[in-house]
Amino acid sequence: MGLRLHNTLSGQVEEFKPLIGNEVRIYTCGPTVYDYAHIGNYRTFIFQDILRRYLKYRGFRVKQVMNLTDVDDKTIRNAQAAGLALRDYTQKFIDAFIVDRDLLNLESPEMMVRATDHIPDMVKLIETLEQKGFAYRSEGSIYFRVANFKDYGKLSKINLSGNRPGARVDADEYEKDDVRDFVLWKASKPGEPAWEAPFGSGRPGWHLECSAMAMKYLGETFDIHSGGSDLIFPHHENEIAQSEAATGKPFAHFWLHAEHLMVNGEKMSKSLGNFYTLRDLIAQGYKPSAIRYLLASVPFHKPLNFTFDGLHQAQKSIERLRNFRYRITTEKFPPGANPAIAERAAQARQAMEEGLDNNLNTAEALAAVFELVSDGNAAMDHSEFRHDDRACMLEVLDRWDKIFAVLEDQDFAKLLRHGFARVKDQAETKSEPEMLQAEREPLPENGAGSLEILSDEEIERQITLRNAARRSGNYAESDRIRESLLKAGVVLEDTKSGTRWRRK
RNA sequence: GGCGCGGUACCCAAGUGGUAAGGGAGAGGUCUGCAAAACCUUUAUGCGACGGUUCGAUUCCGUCCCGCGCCUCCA
Repeated sequence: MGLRLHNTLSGQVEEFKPLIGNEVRIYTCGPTVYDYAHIGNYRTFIFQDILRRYLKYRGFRVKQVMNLTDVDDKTIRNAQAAGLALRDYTQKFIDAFIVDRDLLNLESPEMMVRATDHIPDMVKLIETLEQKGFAYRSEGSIYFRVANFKDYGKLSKINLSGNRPGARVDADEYEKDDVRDFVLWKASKPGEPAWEAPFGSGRPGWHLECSAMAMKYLGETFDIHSGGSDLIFPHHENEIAQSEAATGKPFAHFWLHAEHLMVNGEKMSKSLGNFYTLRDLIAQGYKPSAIRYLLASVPFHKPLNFTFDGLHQAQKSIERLRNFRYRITTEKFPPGANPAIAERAAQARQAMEEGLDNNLNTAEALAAVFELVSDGNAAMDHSEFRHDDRACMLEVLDRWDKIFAVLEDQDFAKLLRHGFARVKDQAETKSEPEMLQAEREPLPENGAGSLEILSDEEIERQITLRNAARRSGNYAESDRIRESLLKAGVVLEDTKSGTRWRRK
């Protein structure tokens, strides 16, 4: 069996096949760039990353388009508050988004497109909808007439016919013929950004950009559309209505939705104020790879409760995997090969692929690799491991990491590169109060330098000093050095082949 | 109220009509100058509750309870 995915449209897990040849065309809803994205947002983006990585792993060519919503009420409001032009304001958060993506090892989609770069495409779409009788004008704005689209509600299974008692209603309701109708084009308001169009100046409605850009780059019908589950209604429902009304063809074949990241049993969101940005967690000393691991470890169709305990657990889990890989690459083994090891590795690979085939069940894929780690370590401890067995083990780890992308410790290099950390050349011992003080300092907006890490050279120097102390039997001094390095985030391990160090 | 996602050990979390993966944490042991890493042993007669089907259910069916999300901007 091949890859199976849960399709919101059918409510079922379905066998996935591209519509045309070997290419998978994916449209993924990206962020609204009015502020830094929070890690709940990144849960969805990590899910999308795992999806594209696994499709590639399975031999498909992937064309992924991600939108950047750079015009809406919030971007306009915040840009005005900041005294910046809309485009300059949103650019800052687009830049931050790209840095965050790099820190989280998110592959770049083939295209990232801004809504405001596609106004003419949206205008054209509105004109088509008007011609086909799906749109009407009201007080300078244009609305989509839901009553004329018979399939409305097929994605969300929501029946909005008529007014429902108690339902909260849009502030613009009085302008609409029907509460279900949604805006395609908003009449310009004084002081707000506006674009000229044949039907008057204004700005596009939220849903329109996705329909226009998806169809422009992926065609009228494409393979996969995805986003967070909160987008099912109304966003994706309205995209379907607009697009299919305009073309008369199915829009996306598969609709994939990630469940939310929770905090204390509630959805993480800006409006509840219970959110953490990636930068918040980095400032507290957490590694992007641990965050990626945590957010990837629970299958996307289940809610995931975020806790710091969970983050610690993720960090420890990664260390176990990295230690295993380190051991296998550095330890000396007797020549030859043990056929049982190759067989075991093949088994693990199969289990991992079966897990991911099963609606991207990352937990299963994780279990597969951890079982291999246990068996591999045991084989090494029991002297059953041979030199030539390394290759097949490493191959499985590499394959696994093509999807999970956490084995390589790139955290510090990336934090340095993006200015979140700076190198410290002296292992000075700070007093406890000073350290606490340092931790409380908020990260500067650009993230510059609130984290300090020891240089490799300084670490090596300390290790040399410590080993001299050990040789002379001065274990008090030796332990003191080890302890001080640990406080600086560096773990020392004395092995047969010498002292190994790694950053915690 | 409608639609949807969940309820599995101390925490996180898979899974199956045939008797509970994996990670973290804890306990004991091996190794180590001591650690760390790793290994060995150990931690759910139990999978929200109650009925039903079945030789057998955590897994299927029914009813119910609980948490959360969407129905309004939202990943």
